[in-house]
Amino acid sequence: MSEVEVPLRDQILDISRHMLFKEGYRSLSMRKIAKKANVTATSIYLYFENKDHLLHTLIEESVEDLSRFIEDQALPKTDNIDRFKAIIQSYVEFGMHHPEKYEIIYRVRSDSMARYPKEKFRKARRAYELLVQTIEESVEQRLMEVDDPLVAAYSIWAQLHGVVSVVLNGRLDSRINKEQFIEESIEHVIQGFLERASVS
Amino acid sequence: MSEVEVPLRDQILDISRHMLFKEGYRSLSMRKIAKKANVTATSIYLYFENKDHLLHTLIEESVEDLSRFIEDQALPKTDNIDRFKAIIQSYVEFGMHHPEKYEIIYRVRSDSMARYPKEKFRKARRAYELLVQTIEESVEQRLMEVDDPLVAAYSIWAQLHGVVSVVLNGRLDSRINKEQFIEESIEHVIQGFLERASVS
DNA sequence: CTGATAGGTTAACAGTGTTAACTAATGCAA
DNA sequence: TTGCATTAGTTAACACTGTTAACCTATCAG
Repeated sequence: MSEVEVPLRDQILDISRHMLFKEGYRSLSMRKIAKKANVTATSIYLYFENKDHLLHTLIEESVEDLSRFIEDQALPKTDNIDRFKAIIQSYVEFGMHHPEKYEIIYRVRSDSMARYPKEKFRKARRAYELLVQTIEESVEQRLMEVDDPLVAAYSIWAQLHGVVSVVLNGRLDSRINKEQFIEESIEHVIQGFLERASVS
Repeated sequence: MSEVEVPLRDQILDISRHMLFKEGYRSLSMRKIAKKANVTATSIYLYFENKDHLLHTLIEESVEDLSRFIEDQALPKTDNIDRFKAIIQSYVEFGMHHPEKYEIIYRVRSDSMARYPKEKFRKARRAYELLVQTIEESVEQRLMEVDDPLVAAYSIWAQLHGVVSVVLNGRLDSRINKEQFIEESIEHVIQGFLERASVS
């Protein structure tokens, strides 16, 4: 029937990712996924412990993509402030360019979060650690003033998430231009952490 | 059986609000709500069109509470910068002190959002309009520098939501102190919008 | 006394996640 | 070549879900 014989496990992930973004979390069911893969629902359990584990696999995938994307954009920058800006910029950019992956991370998570082992997220936190380190160095160079780089980094993460999710969820005021909103939000978030002297 | 004969509709709302916060959205079912109210599931449909409408009623309730809370804190302030800070402070405070209501607004919404008529949210946007107005006046007084008050207000909303939700969802890094995170986040958000001169 | 209405009920449908038990095919060892 | 174990799937069932249609029953107005 199939030509290249793509493994069922991968098929399930692809179908789920696609259905999740197209039809939303609520209408995602094991039976529907199975039907699209020309298989019975129970077959999914051969590859995933349950529905949550299937979703968690998708989440980890996306978190890894997000981390890598940010690293690719930020690591080339040698100047700390440039890198700081690049991290922020690329976080938002990822959300805008890969909404299906971003949504999997944050929207699905809030639902299947309860059963999700927190430690698992630590592993794919490279982008966060990079931000912490960048802030630390910037503070040493007196380019930034923050009480605690760890806190500052997490605060930025949270603020950016708020900005991105408001856009992706279509909750933006209809009078507001999306691009303008993003651009100005990024600017203000950055400005909230920089010394006046370093603002370009 | 009951003493004061509280109306079933109100009972359903109370039970739902409570269950929603205690056990999460996923395990909230019409039958469970009904059982707690000593009634059959179908009775709920006498007062609410369906599960979504029941949730939407809860959402509107909470949005109204949030708006009123912010107004109560901010309107007494006559100085625009004080009012600006009060709005931001009280938004976060509401989230921290009434997590069950805050979560209803933002967590439940993303799930039953699809069927939620957008216009309905306009009606309870008083707090947002207040923020816009406060920013406008602050800009006129040269206390703030923003390109567009409408955009700035929405950006602040989004940033604050990110901050609050990260805490409520228990996603905060375990090494980070909650109060410190909130306090510093508020400071940075404010700092992102104020002229250097006006920072206390 | 009749009839409508308010405020419920029961039974059922179609769909959900998940489990236990089964089957069919493949590959390997004797 | 026979026999066994493993792999990859199946079917049937359980206990749940939201929702609908049809029914009941107490209350109250005319």
